[in-house]
Amino acid sequence: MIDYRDIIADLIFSENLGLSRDEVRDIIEIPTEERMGDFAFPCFKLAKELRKAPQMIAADIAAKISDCDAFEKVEQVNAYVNVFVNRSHIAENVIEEINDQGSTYGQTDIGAGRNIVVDFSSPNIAKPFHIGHIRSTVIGNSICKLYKALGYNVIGVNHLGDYGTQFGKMIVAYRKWGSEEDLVKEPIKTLLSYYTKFHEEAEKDPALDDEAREAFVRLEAGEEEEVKLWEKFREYSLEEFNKVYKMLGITFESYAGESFYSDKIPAVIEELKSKGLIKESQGAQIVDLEEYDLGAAMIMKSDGSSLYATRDIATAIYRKNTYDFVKNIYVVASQQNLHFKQWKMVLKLMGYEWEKDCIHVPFGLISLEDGEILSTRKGKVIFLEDVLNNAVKKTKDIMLEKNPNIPEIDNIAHDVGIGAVVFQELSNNRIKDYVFNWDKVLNFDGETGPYVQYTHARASSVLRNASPEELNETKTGICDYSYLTGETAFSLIKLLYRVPEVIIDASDKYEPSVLTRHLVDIAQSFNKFYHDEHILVDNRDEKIAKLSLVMATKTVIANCLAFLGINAPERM
RNA sequence: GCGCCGGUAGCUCAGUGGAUAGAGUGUCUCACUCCGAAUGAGAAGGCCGCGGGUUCAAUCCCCGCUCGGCGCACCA
Repeated sequence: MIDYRDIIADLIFSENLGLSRDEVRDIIEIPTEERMGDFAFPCFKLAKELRKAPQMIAADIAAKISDCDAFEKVEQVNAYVNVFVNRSHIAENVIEEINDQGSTYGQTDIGAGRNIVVDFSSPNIAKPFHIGHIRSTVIGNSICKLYKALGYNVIGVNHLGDYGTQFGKMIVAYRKWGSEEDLVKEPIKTLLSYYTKFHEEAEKDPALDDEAREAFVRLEAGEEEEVKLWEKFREYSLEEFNKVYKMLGITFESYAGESFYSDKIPAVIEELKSKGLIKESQGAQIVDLEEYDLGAAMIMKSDGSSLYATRDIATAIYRKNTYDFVKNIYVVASQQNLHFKQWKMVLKLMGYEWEKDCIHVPFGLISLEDGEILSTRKGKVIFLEDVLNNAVKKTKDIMLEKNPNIPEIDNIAHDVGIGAVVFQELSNNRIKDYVFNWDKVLNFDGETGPYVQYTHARASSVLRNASPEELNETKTGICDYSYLTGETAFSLIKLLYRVPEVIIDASDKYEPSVLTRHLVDIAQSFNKFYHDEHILVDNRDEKIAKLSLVMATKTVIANCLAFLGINAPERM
């Protein structure tokens, strides 16, 4: 793909103004308004270097670089050099490249041959898959897709929460109040009711907590009865989780959860001891991180059982040995910021320099409208499956109203309904907290997934209205791109042009919303183009040129939605 | 108390050390005999939390304060 920044940077650099070529390239910006050009080079920094008025430098540069056939014109406005690209030139380069590459447009191979581990979703066994899990699941999935687009070999890991004191609680509750019959009928809801009941009872009778801890110690020691119950909980839960993953179209390369690492913990504790990092405190084993202002990392409880931190250390070492990752990414709530800081510091103290490649990708909290926090303990949950099903149902209702005779209506309603929920989740910066709201999650107007999908379906529809010969002609790339130099076509082409850099930016920041936002811009721009200019005109050359842009837009929208984990139906 | 994160239009949120801070939504208008109105156009709406500082230039960087969220040893 042609790179206008490179062209401009090379030209300015060749003037020997005392900045490196990369420095020059970094200064190049996209102006806030189109009338100020497509790229701009502010000369304030040079003014300092050259001890000369920035306006004069800008005028100088503008005069010297204007003679390039990629540019329409280059002008100086105050301290800025404003570059206007040649509209036919960019149209030809961008559209031909997209229509040539098709479904691979946006992908690169900069990560080829390197492994990245992404730890995401990771629900707790025996607990419902609720709305709180959507963030890690959907953000993590998109991060996987983005890094795959960059050519990395991505290992998506569902680090199931299938171990810990909570299972002691489940075991105790099941023994006291459980029934096999209920469990078979409605596994998760039944398990949840035990869990809730346990916490109610434990309020009155703290001895239950001791009993639970004891049950977990027995589980960890491999006692048959406890292990059998635990296996039962795990199996039923996974079945239920897989229903949701199937709806979302999400798969994992590994399901190695916390229990997978239980036999690797003693070695970690030995290692910590031999490296002199561990010490006893109030009966428990800790790594003292006071000197780094990180408190103490608890490694082993006073009853000898392991903790989250210990298992995460074992996990990281195992992943490094198994996958030799260049990045080991954890998509986990921001509530665990301190835990991850402690964990990284312990790895560092253990002498693992690859600790720097371990990255916590945090996200904000979802709360409920009454101000409450989602709480499995209190039974305050919104099931993710219910949210998805409601979105699909609402989509189908809308379709029956607008487009009742559409074939495969259920499949499309599924893609659009699920897409709406996923798109919204990926719309805002992940660090922000938000309040769950049914009206909002089921709103399909404005900057939403259905809006982008609608735009794709609309582009598809236009292409269906063209003849096969015409579509073939757009693929030859031989057409008169001067028909695509109007304001709206040009704006759209510039947005399509920037997609590869947006994908890299989103990946670098572990922030799918960067791409989501850009996709909305593309959809808005296309819809403006659609309204402003008639596409299927009588003039054949003009029609072919416009169809080639419609085709390119459709391809880009479909590709970008795929990086977000969303399907792009041809009709809706 | 200490630490981390957030505060931008009525609401939900983008945004960048630089040129007049942008969308969506809501309100009020307008546009379907015309390629899909889940659309487009227009109006209205802003001490970018407050106070200092750095800088040629700060909504953005630094310090203090304030409001909100989260975290701070036997949960994960």
